[in-house]
Amino acid sequence: MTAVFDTLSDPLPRRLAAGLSRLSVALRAGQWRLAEARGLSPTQAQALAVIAARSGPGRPAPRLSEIAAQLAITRATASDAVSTLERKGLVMRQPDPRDGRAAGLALTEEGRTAAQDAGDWPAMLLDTAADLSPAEQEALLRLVVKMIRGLQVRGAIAPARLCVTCRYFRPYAHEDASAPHHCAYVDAPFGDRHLRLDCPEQDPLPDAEAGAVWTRFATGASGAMSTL
Amino acid sequence: MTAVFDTLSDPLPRRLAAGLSRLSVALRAGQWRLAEARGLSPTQAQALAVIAARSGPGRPAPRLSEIAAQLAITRATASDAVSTLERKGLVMRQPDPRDGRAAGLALTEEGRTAAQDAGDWPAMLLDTAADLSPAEQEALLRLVVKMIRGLQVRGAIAPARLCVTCRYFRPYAHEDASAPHHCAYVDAPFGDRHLRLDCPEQDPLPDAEAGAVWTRFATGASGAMSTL
DNA sequence: AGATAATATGTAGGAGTCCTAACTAGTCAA
DNA sequence: TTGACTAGTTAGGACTCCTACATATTATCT
Repeated sequence: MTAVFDTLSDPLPRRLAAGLSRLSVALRAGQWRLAEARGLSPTQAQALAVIAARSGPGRPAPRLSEIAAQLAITRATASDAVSTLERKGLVMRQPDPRDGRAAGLALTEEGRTAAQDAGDWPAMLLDTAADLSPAEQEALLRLVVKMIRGLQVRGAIAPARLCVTCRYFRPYAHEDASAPHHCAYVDAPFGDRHLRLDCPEQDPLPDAEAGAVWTRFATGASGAMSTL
Repeated sequence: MTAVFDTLSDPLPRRLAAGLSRLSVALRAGQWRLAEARGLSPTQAQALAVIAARSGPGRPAPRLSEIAAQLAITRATASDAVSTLERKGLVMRQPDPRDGRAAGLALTEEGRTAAQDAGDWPAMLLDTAADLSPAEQEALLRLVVKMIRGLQVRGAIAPARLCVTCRYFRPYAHEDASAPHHCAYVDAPFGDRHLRLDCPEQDPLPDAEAGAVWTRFATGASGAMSTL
C-alpha cells in the first residue's frame, strides 16, 4: 500500500489524541471568552449545567460528589465552585432529608435562567459542526459516543447517561436504515443522529448485560455512511 | 422519517459540542494526572510540546507569541509558563539576532527528554482510540481535521500546520482509494489516515487558493467508509 | 449499645492558570 | 526623529486544582 507514509507518520491513535486536544484547546478558550460575558468561570458554568441537567421535579437533588465526578475534579474543587455559585445567588444548598451529611443542590430562579445560557456553546464551535454534512455530523456523533463509552469503561470519566448503555436501548431493531434503533422508554425508533449523551430517562444496564448490547451496536453495519 | 426524535432532541451540533466537551473534560483530567508524575502542569507540558515541535536545525527558534497563539492563551500566561520551564531548567531564552525584542525559545538537553514524555497522551485515551476499527479511526481523523480547519477559518484557533491547507497537498490525485491524495513535498501518495495535524514541512497556501483545494478535499467521495 | 469504619462534605494552604492593565524596549515608517 | 506598532514582562486578582486534614453522619460489627 503506501509504505512511505505508513512508516513515516505518528500512529493514528496518537494523532487522534493530538487532534482532540486541539479541539479541546479551542473549547476551553471559547469558554473563557463566554465566561466573561456571563460572570461565570468555565468550571462554574459547567457545574451549573450539570446541576440543571440533573434537577427536576420528583428527582432527588444532585449532590456535590456527583458534580465532582461529572467534571472529573476533586470534591474540594467542586466545593469551591459551588460555594462561589451560592455566593452569586444561583444555587442553594439544602440539607438532604435522607442523609444528614449530604448537601442537595438546587437552582434558584436566577440560577435556572443562568443555566440556560450556560448550555450555550461558543457560536464558532456550533457553526463549525453545522458546516459538516448531516451524514458527517451523524458519523461524528457516533464516533464521539464510542470514545465516551470507551473512556467510561476504562474509568477515565464518570458514567454518562448514554443511550448505548441504557436498559431501554434496542440496537438495530428495525430495518429502516435511517432509524434502526429503538427506544423502549418512549417506544419509538431512532437513528445514530439521535443518540443522546445525557438523557434524563437513562437507566443504566448492569455491566453483565451491557457488553452484549454494546457489541451489537458497535459492530452493526450502518448503510448511511456513503457520502462522507 | 422519525418525527418523534427529530423534534424531541437537541440539535445535532449542540450534542456534538456537548460530546466533544466531555472528551475535553477527560483529556484535562488525564493531563493533570500525568502532570504530577512529570512535575509539569498541563499548560507547561503543552508549551514544551509546542516548542519541541517547532524547534529544529535550520529553523528559527520559536517565539513566545507563537506558544501563546497555539495554546490560545494570552502572552502573559505563556510568559508565566515559560518562566517556570526556564526555572526548571528545561527551556532557555535566547536573544533573537534579528529582533532585539524577541526571545527565541530553545530546549535544554533535559528539556528535549522531557518533551518526549510530554507528547504522551493518557494511555486510556490512546487505548480507547485504538479500540476503534481502522476505518473508524480514519473517519474520525478526517472529521477532526474538518473541525480544526473550520475553527481555524473562523479565527477560533491559530493556524495549524495541516496537510489540507498546505501548498504541497493534492487532494484526490490518485485512483487508489486507500491513498488518493498526494504530497508534492515528499512526492508520495497518501490517504486520509495519514493526514497530519502539525507537519513541520507544511507551507500554508494563501487564502485565495486554499478555498478551492479545500472544497476538492471536503467534497471528494471516499470509498472506504462502508464498514462503520 | 458502643466502637469502628466508611462516607459526604468542608477548610486550609500552595502551585498553577488565566485574565486585564500598565510598562519597557525594540522596530518601522513617514 | 517622532509616533505608531510589536514582543515581551510584571503586577494584581479571580479561579482551578491538588493534597492533607477536620467534622459530622451513617453503616457495620461485636
